[in-house]
Amino acid sequence: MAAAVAIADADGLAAVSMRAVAARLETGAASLYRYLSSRDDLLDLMADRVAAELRPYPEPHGDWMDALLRMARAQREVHERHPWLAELSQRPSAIGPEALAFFDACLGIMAASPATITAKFEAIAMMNGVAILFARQASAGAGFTFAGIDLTPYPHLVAAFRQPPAAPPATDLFDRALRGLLRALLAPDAS
Amino acid sequence: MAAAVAIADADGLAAVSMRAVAARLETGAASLYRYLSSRDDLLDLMADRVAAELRPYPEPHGDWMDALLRMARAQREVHERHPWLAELSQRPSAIGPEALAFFDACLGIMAASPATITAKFEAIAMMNGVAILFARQASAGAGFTFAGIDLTPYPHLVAAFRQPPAAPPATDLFDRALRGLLRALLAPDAS
DNA sequence: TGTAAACTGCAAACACCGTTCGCAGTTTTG
DNA sequence: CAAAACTGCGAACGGTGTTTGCAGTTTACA
Repeated sequence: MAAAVAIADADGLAAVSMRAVAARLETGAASLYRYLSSRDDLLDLMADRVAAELRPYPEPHGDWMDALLRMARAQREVHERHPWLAELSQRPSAIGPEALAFFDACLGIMAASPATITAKFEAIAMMNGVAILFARQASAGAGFTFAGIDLTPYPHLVAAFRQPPAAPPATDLFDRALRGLLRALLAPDAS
Repeated sequence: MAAAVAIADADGLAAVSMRAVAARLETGAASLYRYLSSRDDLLDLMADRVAAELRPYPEPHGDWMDALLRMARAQREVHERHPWLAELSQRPSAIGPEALAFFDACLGIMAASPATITAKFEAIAMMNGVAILFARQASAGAGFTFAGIDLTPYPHLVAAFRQPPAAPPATDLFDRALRGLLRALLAPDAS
């Protein structure tokens, strides 16, 4: 698992082939199947292994919104450290013990909230998704360029680029976005 | 492109192999390379082809928040029709003319908003992400089960399941989540 | 109309992938 | 000390994306 994670960190998920992992372990590809049933198995184990980096969880004291934001920030950091994780967490099979523990900790933080269980589940899913979104934007953010593209069919786009680049947002965007989302999901009275 | 989209709709992205597409076209795999430079090219074209289903865009009259929500709903519907699209939109190369047109239309809708260009860009990215999140939850929502998992290490989870299943949320969750998110991103005074 | 150039289709091959099989070599068990 | 279990792994199978080379067809031009 450590070898696979190292390869993925360095060259992406596609580079995690059984032969590559075996080579890094100085063994043969077929030998891995004594310990893994398939490559998907390995990917699941990788996902759960980096999910362990989410620990330690914050104490459930104080404002639960603040605690949830700390959880989300930890999730974002893990996804920035391991950009391939987003690609994995789409598959339902990647939910291992560590992922469940994280989920459980989130529920514990929200225990004081009066929201529905369903609402809490959806709030966690959204928090997860937003953390991934921000991580991806941070890692591959400036990868796109408009060089060589005729922009005349997109008037609003060129108008937007004519404006001077504004100052970075005052408060952290991640906090603002998640606060707004979680409040909308968990406190229907504030709709 | 139509053949590739049909295969992906039926059997997923992994089933879109050059040989499979060629077979559906009753031709050889190598023939495709007269029109495509690579499989990635085909995937990019597929993404942009289904992005055309986002048209027609709503008129930019009336409340821009409502218009944006209509855009987001269209995006969600496309992602529900083509579940493989989420897997594609992670790659930066998938931004084609139709995707740019959609982006431009969003900017046009937000022209009346006083927010920063940066804020608008991020709002569109978030809207995109949330639409994908909801689409994925709708398509593969109930795929996961706790059967055969020892839940004793997860006390809050079992406590949550002990509660009776609550009634579905009153207002549409998609609207609520997106409204809260967009308001937080575009109207800093309401933080 | 005739010929040259350009375009198109595609079988075969290459390198790589995940996975299985079978057999040695080693370790543990009784 | 023999039998059983475990471990490593070369070789092979069927799949993948892609390249090559060569026929067959269509177009362009004199």
